[in-house]
Amino acid sequence: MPASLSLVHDDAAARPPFAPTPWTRPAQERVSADAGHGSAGRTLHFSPDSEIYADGDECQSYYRVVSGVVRTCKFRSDGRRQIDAFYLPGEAFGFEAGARHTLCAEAVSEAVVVAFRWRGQASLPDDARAAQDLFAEALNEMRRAQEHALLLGRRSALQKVAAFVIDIVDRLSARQRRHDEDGVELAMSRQDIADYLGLTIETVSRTLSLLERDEAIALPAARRLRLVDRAALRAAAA
Amino acid sequence: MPASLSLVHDDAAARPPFAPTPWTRPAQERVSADAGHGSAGRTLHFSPDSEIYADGDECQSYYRVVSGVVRTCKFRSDGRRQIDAFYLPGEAFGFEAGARHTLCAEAVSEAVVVAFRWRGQASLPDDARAAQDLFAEALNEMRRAQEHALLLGRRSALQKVAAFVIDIVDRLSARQRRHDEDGVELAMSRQDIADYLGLTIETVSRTLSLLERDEAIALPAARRLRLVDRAALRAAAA
DNA sequence: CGCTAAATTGATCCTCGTCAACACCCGTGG
DNA sequence: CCACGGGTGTTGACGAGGATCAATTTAGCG
Repeated sequence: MPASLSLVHDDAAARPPFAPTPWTRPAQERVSADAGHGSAGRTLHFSPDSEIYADGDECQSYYRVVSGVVRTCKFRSDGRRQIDAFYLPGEAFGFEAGARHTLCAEAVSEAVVVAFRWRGQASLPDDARAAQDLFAEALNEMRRAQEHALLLGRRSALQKVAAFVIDIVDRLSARQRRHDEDGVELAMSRQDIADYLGLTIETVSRTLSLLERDEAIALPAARRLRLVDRAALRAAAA
Repeated sequence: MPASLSLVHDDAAARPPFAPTPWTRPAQERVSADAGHGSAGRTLHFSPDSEIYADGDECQSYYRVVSGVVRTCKFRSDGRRQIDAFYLPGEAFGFEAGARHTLCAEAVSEAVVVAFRWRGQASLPDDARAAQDLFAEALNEMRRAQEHALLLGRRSALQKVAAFVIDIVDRLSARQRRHDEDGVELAMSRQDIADYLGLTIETVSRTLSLLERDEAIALPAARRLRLVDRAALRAAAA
């Protein structure tokens, strides 16, 4: 098959214009793709804040993160952003119940993802094994979304942040070399965290500082996080 | 096959004791089941507030609501409850990514549901058609949970309540006779709504009163709701 | 009818959002 | 080497929105 196609979405420039937002829209995506390895999927590279697909785009693939971090989010008419999920290496995203995406996906950091052809519409692959995997991923996504909803409902800023810290550190440290000493590297900004938790950057920052004062965590650098007292954190997450 | 089995969960009495909560635990479930029609699934009857399955129970089935309303929820250690979803006639629930339920399901009103044998663990039925349907339902659930999370993140009480009203009225009026005159019948209490939206009953009540004063809705009775000005509601939901 | 739970309404408090100032980190260029 | 500048993060002061506490009113049901 031909190698250097303009893959996945070259219509990114033709977005419906959004209401005036405080958000500087991310730089255009750079999809320098190689041909991928046969039936396995195509490898795509994205620079920070570039768009993988947009809200409203037709579903053409689902994706798996190879390296870096990806976020899915929604932009609201008042210019606010809400982040639905962060995806770390090994995790899959891009499923939809319908034919079009209902969220947009962006690279948080420099990211490499593999795209697997999938036409959406709840279609299952013919291959039984692949169908099985896709179903498992969808159920996983479902659970993740449910837990996120429960996290956002009636919980204090402290509980939200503590729960987020536990979750992200566990998921990151499973993959990351060099933790325990300086902790893990957070790819996302305070704004990303705030938009994920339904808080403001100020509250996120304050709460992280509070957790550091209480010696539940350490912040060797703004985006480096070490878990000091897991029990205290769990208590804070209630 | 034998008709009057004690179906689906007769171990309901042997729950792990919960921390002292302001919640009067619901009356024990009444699973007066008939045999169901062959391979289609078993029909189960539940009285208001009775438990369909508990958080932690092994997955044995997924379910479809025939009549009445079902809620899935989580009880927190401080005695607070969070509702993940309401299920109306025609809607399916009870999927899990693992072998055990991570939420509990309860009847909101008198309810009839059909249980379909399913062992959880992301297993797909052999039958291709059934597998297809199950996958579609799972993706649907995923979308619902995502939308719920977005609803709970950084939105005002007014926006939450207005969005809830639109959603529930649309879903109910599709199925319910006798609307437009008195509006639709809400099966859920203010507490249910509050626990779904991450608000208090007082705020829900106040906000509904406000919407009524603004003539966006009418409340002929506490649990009867008529949509008067959809445009105003949509504007309130932002 | 009278009892009880559910819903509404009011008064007060507190968390978190908002606005603002400042510190920090890194580039670039003098 | 330091000056500058912009983006990012931190911290403080203040106010608004919703939680909490409390008192009625209404509805449901024996």
